[in-house]
Amino acid sequence: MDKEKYLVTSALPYANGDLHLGHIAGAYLPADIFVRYLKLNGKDVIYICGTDEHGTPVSIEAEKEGVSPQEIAEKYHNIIKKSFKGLLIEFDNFSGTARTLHHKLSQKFFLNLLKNGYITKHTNEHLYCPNCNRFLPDRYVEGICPYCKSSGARGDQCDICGKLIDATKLINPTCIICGGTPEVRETTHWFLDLPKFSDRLTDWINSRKEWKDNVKSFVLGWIKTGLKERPITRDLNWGIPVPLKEAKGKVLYVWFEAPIGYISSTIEWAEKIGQPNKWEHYWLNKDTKLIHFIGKDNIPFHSVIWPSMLMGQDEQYVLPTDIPANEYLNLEGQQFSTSKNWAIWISDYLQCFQPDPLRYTIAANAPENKDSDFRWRDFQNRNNNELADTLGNFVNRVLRFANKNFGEIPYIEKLNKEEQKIIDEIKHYAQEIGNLFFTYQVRKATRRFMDLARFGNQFFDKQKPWKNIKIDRDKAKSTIYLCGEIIRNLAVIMYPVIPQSAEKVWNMLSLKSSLVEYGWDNIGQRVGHSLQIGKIETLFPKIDDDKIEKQIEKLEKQSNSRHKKH
RNA sequence: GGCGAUGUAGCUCAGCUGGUUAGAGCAUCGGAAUCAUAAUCCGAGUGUCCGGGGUUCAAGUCCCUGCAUCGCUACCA
Repeated sequence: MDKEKYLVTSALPYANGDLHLGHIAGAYLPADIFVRYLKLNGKDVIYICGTDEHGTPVSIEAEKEGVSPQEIAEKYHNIIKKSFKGLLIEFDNFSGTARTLHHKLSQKFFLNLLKNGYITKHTNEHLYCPNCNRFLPDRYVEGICPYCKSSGARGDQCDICGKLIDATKLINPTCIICGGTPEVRETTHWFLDLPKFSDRLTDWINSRKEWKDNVKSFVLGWIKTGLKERPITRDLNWGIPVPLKEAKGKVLYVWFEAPIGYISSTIEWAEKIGQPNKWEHYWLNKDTKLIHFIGKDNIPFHSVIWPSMLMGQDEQYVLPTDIPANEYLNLEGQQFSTSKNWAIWISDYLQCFQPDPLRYTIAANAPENKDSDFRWRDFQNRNNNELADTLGNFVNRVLRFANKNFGEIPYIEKLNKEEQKIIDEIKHYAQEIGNLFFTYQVRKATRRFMDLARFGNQFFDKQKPWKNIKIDRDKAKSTIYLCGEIIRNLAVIMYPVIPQSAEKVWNMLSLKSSLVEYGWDNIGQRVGHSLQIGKIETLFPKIDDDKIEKQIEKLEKQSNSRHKKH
């Protein structure tokens, strides 16, 4: 029988800017940790993503810079890819929605839905800017609020009175892009007939036992209040053409085609590894665990619209098994904002720091059940007090002591009861932490492996090997052996969260197999021989106040100037 | 307006189906230790669990209400 298959995705980042910490905390780091854990367990798992490259913002950005949308998409695709690489977020495939393969598949999705009676056609009024030569998305229009008469209201909502607005009702509308005056024009669009899926969706969601309560209740509420038909096409030239003769100049709306990118990226992966049909083993297999990591803003799309799209196909696609939606990470108490440039950009971060301290800080305080806060001071504290002082120093003190007194980490064949307890304790930690990883409880898992490092320090202190080395060498020897075992196993346990440091530890112990090959199941197995100690390097250099203050200043400065970096 | 979330030690956060003296890490104070990235370990204190009602033998935990902060409200993606 085939191994259980896992197909893990993270929301496709939009290709009009770099990523910031908020993105990472919501959809990418938790997924990467989950995938790394599964891979340690030898599971059949692939991790799929790519950039979302179509739509108005990319097309406007291109005009601004005087290049083609394709070039903008490629530019940010590469920037984003680099950021992921720098943070050690490793996909099995990272594609892009502007690729031919994706276009074809998306068109097929559309045609299937149409053929199966899930798509309707309506003509409505929209604002059109004759100067820009394009229909304007609601948020690209500004004017006077028809309700409270204040100026500066956007086409979707008035920030002053908070009322939702029909863009065509705005008084004195202006185009945000060129400042011109838009006019009302009729246009025809195709709609996904969501109400037709209501019952199937409700049944399906009710059967999803593993979903988080907040996700489930939110979605059921959404369906209960009544689904509406939803437009899935746009008047735009940058996108996937609607595959109908009568739809000239119209493209599929990005939110319709973007999730299809999960599939096209998987197909691309299959082709790359020379097994072009292998994607079907995942997508057309009802036993596949399909897991979408997303931010909370994305819940309706992944739990209602996307499953509907899948249900409406001819093929029997697997439906999402779980949708671990995370809340938001705030920055120094305020919400991340691209437009206000209140953000820490990954490429900026990577110029100053290693990936692991960030991964650790975010993981230890991940916005799993509610919004959480990233603060530079907290980052510094976590690096200095926890990673460096507790974990790093434990590794360091043990290896140096071992090196000096034994020239290696010794091995002890026979353990007494007390000593065996240490090994058992390691196993207990691994079991608990493994369960936490498997159920996406990253923050608890992270805190618990730090507890294991504390446990190591406590054991070391209690045993006092620096004293015993003079009066009871065997006792010191067994202490160091056991501390070595804690370190060796801790490396495996912490690998999903801080892979770079885990590998460093692994290498310092001169182990033959790779860490990932060794795997989770072997945790608590005794090493069986002494270990040579490689070059002892500092795992986590301290981050001094200066460096942190600079970051805080920089944040204030960039947000005051309000210039978007990218 | 509608829907929802949150409000617990100086800070960041845990507290499941109500039940012993309300927890962790950091910060603070005291002590021990000196193998180690002046790192570690032990001990201590601290809280009208947002306010006000109510249910109950018993509420941080349930109900009502008020206040505060925040998010979503489906053509930004």
